[in-house]
Amino acid sequence: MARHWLMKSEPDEVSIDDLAAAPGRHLPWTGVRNYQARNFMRDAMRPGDDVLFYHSSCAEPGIAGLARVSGPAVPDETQFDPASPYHDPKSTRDQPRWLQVEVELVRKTRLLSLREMRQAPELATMRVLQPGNRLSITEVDDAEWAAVLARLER
DNA sequence: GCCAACGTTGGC
DNA sequence: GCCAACGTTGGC
Repeated sequence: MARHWLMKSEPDEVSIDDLAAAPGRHLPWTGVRNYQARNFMRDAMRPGDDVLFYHSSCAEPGIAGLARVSGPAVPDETQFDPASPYHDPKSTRDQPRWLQVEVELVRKTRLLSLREMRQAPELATMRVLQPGNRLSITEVDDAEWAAVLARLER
């Protein structure tokens, strides 16, 4: 039984259209530099899990598409690259600190805006909507997943 | 650009 | 282990 997740991405870096345009419509999910989010990828995420692709830090934040985890957690290559903004000098190949998974597009959806999400009582329990939440990967339970899909049809 | 909330770092 | 200082996130 696949779990469900919400994953934030800044569309200036990787948007739902970037995912759609990628070869094979999949991309490595690099740049996670938060231990809680990393641990989700390492311990709980599995290929086949469902993903809500969320645009953050942009003019219209919200859910922009559906995706799927398509590869296991492996070391994030950007941590070893001194030229990358995600370079981590404290990380070594022997003991990599940061992980990535692969994410593939299922389909682009209409934008379910953060504003609409906040107004939807059936979505009120979503972790991403809790005050002060900044976590870039959050769990979505079965009821929340179904409620998001239903609302996307409106 | 502002700023509240949160996570990380590092001195002690 | 505490906690102040600092850096980051992300909506507005």
